[in-house]
Amino acid sequence: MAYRPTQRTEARRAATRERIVGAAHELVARGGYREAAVAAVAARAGVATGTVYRHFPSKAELLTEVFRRASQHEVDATRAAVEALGPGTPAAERVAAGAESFIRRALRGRRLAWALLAEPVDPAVEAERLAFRRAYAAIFSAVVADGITRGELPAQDVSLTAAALVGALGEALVGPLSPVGARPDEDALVAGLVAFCQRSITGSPEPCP
Amino acid sequence: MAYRPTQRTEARRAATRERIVGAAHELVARGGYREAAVAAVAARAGVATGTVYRHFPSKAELLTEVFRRASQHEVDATRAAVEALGPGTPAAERVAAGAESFIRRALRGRRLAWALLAEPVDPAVEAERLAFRRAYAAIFSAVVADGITRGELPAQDVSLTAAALVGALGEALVGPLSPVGARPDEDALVAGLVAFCQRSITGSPEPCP
DNA sequence: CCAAGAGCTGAACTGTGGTTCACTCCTTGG
DNA sequence: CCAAGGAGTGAACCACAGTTCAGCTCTTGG
Repeated sequence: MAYRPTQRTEARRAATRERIVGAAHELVARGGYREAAVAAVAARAGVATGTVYRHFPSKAELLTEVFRRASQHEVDATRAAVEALGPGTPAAERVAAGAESFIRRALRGRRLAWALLAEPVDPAVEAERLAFRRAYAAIFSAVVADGITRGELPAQDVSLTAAALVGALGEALVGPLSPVGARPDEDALVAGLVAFCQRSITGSPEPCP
Repeated sequence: MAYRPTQRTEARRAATRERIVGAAHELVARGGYREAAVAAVAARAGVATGTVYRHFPSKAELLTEVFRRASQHEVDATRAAVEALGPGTPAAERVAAGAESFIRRALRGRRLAWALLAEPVDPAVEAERLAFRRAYAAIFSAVVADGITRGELPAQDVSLTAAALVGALGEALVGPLSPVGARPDEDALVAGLVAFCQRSITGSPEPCP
């Protein structure tokens, strides 16, 4: 016997894998899944087509990982935006912060947001999308539940509210996100949607005294 | 010269076309777009594969028409549910009626609803889907605008509210609609979502006095 | 320096459907 | 009854990605 994988080669291997994922991510973020053909990903990563298959069993697995990472990143950012407010902050304000983060980030990276939210994807990735939405819903869910406990919000089906919020945000963005959509005023969009979200949880534009 | 298409042949031709559309509709409603391969559609319609192409320039066109008809049907039903209430009915109630119709119909024909709302489709059909959503939004939009005029609802960005409502309904149904989703209690779902919709437009569970 | 083994290469392969087209079958007007 | 022309047929075609694999290159331990 003679050759044994060592840290160095291992690292090199990991780096290649990373380049592949990165390349796929860039392509998706720039042109949607349409652009993320295996050959294109390989070319952009500077490897041969076959190499992709030394790191991923199939295209679906690769895209699933790309999707998972990107969505995780988004969810983390939104969660951070919510948690940046102290735990004593009213639920309505925390939801507003989450919604605003969601919207602004989506408008910043429109193509990626479209890919994450609405672009047709193959079933394997679609499953990941469900998880993505659930993760967002979980954030809102926690905040709303907390608000109810503290008596700030009226009783409601928490997970239903959360899911509906995610849907409302996503749908209201689909127009503005679509590649050819005219971009309306960002601040107005944020203001309008935040107001919607707040009404929908508090039951009033300003919390009922 | 000798042969001229006449009413009879014209009718026959239209009937064939109709059978093709109908077959495609059934396949989509039963198994999603996945099942609606051209060969399968043709077989179900009792014609040869090539015949499909004597009536539609491409599969995309066929599916677009199928989608358009189905969605039109759904939109009409919901609009009817809203308009069944007299014009004097409070906006909140009319929105509730629309939402309930939307939800109940979706749960009734789950596969079709999934196909209309969320299933990955090719770009041509996706465009039709946008129109479908806009049509729903238009219904809510009109009602909300009316409610504002009459002083029942607080000022708000009407089309934004409408889009958000459509998104909220769709998203809250995606879980329950997905082929493998556990079906929760229908009435509870309706009640919860209707409450959400009402809060989101009125700003309170019961209009603030 | 060499043998062994792992990673990499990229041209060739493959499987899946949408699409085509040469042909047959009907219908119509003369 | 016949010529003209459209409807219908379905097997063959084709395009396109994803996937494979025989050969090559590089790294490692002796």
